[in-house]
Amino acid sequence: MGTAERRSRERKQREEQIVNAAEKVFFERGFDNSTMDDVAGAAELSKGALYTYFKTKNELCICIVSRALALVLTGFEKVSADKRMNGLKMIQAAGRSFQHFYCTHPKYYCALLSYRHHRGGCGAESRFLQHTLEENDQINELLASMLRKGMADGSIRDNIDAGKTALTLWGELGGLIPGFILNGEDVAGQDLFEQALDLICCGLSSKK
Amino acid sequence: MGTAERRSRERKQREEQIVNAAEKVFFERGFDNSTMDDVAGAAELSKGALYTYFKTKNELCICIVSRALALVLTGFEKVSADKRMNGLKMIQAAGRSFQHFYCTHPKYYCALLSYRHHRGGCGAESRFLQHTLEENDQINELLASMLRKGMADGSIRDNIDAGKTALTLWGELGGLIPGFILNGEDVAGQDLFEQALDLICCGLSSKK
DNA sequence: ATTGTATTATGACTTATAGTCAGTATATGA
DNA sequence: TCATATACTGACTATAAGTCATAATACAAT
Repeated sequence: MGTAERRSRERKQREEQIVNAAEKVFFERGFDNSTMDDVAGAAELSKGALYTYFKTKNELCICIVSRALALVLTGFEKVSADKRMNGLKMIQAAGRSFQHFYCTHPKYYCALLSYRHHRGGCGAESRFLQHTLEENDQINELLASMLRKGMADGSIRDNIDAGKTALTLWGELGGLIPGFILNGEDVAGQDLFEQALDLICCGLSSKK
Repeated sequence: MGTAERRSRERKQREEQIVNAAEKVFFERGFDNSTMDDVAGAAELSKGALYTYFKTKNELCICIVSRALALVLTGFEKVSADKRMNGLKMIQAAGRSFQHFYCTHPKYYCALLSYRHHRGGCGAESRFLQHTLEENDQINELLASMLRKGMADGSIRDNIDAGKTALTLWGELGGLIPGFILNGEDVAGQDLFEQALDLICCGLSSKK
């Protein structure tokens, strides 16, 4: 009987609907200034109902982080699918894709930065957190595969460890923008990000 | 009369004593699990007294961030004072100094990462926040001066903008470790950080 | 010494909100 | 029609940040 399937589908829909509401509220007023009653109101549910689907307020945030990572991943996948580029060009394109993500979805980007904070207030066993971690792994794996491709096609020097360097790149990308913003620099309109990307690619390149 | 001076000195001492207490409490139980009553208890004061010196709980955290930045700055200054190194070596040494900071003061490092979050809950006019921002500027300026030195002595390629690249480096350094930790990698015992630093220096170097 | 003023400290109180839970409503299946 | 499971409600509890009237103390001037 398909009832169980329909029910689980509907449950998933409710979940999404709640995350949609949370996203709207959090993006509008900021996480700390939003209450679970606000979210419940936006989702047209009572507060108690939220807790049928999510254990804590932080878990809702982790779901938003998850969406942010999915966007980044999609961008990277598009880059990775383009057969015309060599490995180094791919890394460069991934960097640009990340910048584009930041420019078109600044709120998602901010959510990404708050990950650490929300993870803390969200049990380690949370399946939403698990999912987020998996997406992060996928991003690292995708970057690593680009690096390996570059090492194979000769565009990237072959004395690096693809896995470790992928971690490095992903960490660097995440840290760049906060550093810029902290100093009041305009990330979108400037060539700051472009320069940073140049520096990274120059470090990876097999040629000078 | 020196009474006013003594009073302001004593006020500063109280402030420090309170930040000491807050640091102890926050580092022990974590910021979110600590209460202002805990801090007051550790400082042997009443909760109300804390608010004579600090406007919010977040402001206390910003003070701890400030201490963390001061440690980083001191490390960078030591590197900068060593006349035997060329600019590129200095950048490399600064990176190692940062790693050393992380390894010897992991809690301060975490405080650094939480900066963004606490800044939000702390009025923009807070003098403690101002001080923190100044320290950050000094770090960027110091890195920029190392880059300029390297461009002058020929160790660093001269087609970069020292100011912008300093921002990039400082942002990258901050983002590296979270990226590593997120993936469950051991930062201290591995050559991960060393590799990342190599990548950066290779990007900066005038030679291949 | 005494008195007035300013500073610092107290802790009970107010307010806000995350999370709970006993009870209600609704859907499903026998 | 009834029994059970699931989804939902909103009043309630617990906790903690921040406030404020009051008290204590230090100081300077008379």
